[in-house]
Amino acid sequence: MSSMVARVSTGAFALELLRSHSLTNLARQEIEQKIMSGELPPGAKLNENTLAAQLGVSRGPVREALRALEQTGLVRVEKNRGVFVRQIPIEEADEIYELRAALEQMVGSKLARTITRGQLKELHALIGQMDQAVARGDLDAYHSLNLRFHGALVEFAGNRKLAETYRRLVNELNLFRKNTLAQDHLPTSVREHRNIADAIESGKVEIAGALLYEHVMASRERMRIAHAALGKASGPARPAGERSAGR
Amino acid sequence: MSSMVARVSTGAFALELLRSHSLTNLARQEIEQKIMSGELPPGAKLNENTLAAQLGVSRGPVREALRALEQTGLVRVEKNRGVFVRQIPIEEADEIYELRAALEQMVGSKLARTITRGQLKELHALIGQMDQAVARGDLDAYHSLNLRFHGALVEFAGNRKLAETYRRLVNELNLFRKNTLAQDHLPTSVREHRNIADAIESGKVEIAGALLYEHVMASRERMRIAHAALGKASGPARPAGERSAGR
DNA sequence: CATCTGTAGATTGTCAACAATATACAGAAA
DNA sequence: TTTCTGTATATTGTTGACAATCTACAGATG
Repeated sequence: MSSMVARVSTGAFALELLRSHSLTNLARQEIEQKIMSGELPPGAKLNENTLAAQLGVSRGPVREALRALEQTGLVRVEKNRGVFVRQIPIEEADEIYELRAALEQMVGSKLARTITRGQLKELHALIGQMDQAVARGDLDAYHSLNLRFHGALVEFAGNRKLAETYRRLVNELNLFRKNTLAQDHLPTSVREHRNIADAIESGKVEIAGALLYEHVMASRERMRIAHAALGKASGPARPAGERSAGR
Repeated sequence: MSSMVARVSTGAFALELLRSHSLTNLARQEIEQKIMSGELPPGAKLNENTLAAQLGVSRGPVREALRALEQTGLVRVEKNRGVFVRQIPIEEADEIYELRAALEQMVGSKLARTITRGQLKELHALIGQMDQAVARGDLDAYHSLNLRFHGALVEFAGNRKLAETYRRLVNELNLFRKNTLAQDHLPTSVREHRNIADAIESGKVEIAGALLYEHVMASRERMRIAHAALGKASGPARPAGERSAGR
């Protein structure tokens, strides 16, 4: 009996996989992963033949995937020239931060009204782990936890459209981060997270929203500073396969 | 001499056209237009062969365009079944309105600080036209002016990412509106627009943001009421080519 | 030497054919 | 009649080939 349940369950699972896993979707996920992991850095050219060969498919699905990724802001398509991983200019990163701040303000206000004990527990757990990561000086772990913290907030807000929009923006910011290697100032960031969680917990609608807004905008400020510092040091080295942006 | 300038100028124009106008882009624009105009109503099935024939191209570019449109939220792709114009359920429209309210709040606050006299003039001109449309009882004209008013606000805010996000959300809301045929209560809406413009003009940052937030949320309320009323009357008639949404 | 021109190779854009899947419908069985 | 089953048809998924365009580079020209 239990084996039958298992069989049915895996069968349904496999069916679900087949339902959405066209080669186009496979290619999209795979290419997105390559970009997010940094294997394909900003400015890199995406060769259709190479990608198709790597995935073991023809160019059709790859091209469809690339057109989809263009809409998500991860790549840029130049007719007859090719597809490139987008390089987010500082001005655009600025805009994205500002937009993201507005979204998180909404999230803070909403959560101050609706958050549950279980959700609060998750937030505090993440903050605790961040403390440890800071103590260890583990930047990567902190960055990952930071993403999870904000991601959890957005998720808890219970608005899927908001979550999807937020995800898209964060993806683009991630691209920018790879460009500049900018890093936050951690201890400050952790303290702000605690204040945010506290404001949400005590139901302070306006404060929670304002704190999240300010947190994101402060993060933008730190990004700007790090960017300016690195910009002077390394100069505008441009990856191969990239043409002048002047157009 | 002037004819040469003209020739060069039109030449550059034609070149610019050719640069972006791959058949894929052409197909995307054309299909999007068909959806927005209502020629392809929500729930309608998009046949690849038919579209390709109408546009005089092969299925390849059409498929790429459809994959792009999927990411913008205008269509839904079901593997091996086809592509359908999305039907936005009321719950999703709710979410979009809430998100849009947050964005417009940001717009209001920003504009209260940055708006120029010329921009204010444009806004007042639009409001004046709305008055006339209401006096004539011209619903279509009013709706169009309403879109332009909010579009102008968003544009004036000077954040391209915000503008792009906003455009996407409004497109989806437009899809929902076609579903329900819901209409705003005009006189109330006009008064709110005037209050918003005044708050922006007098530089009241918080008030302008709050008014725009409330305006959008009130608009959502009116939408809900109209939707509920129509829902009872007409029943859930489902367009042809559509399968049960239960999955 | 610098710049231009033309050609060879690589890459993208587009198409048409084939394979895999879903849909519609006729006929059988209860 | 209703329901099931099998088959014909239509539609989507995928591929490989060809055309159009761009890039790199060698040789010509000043």
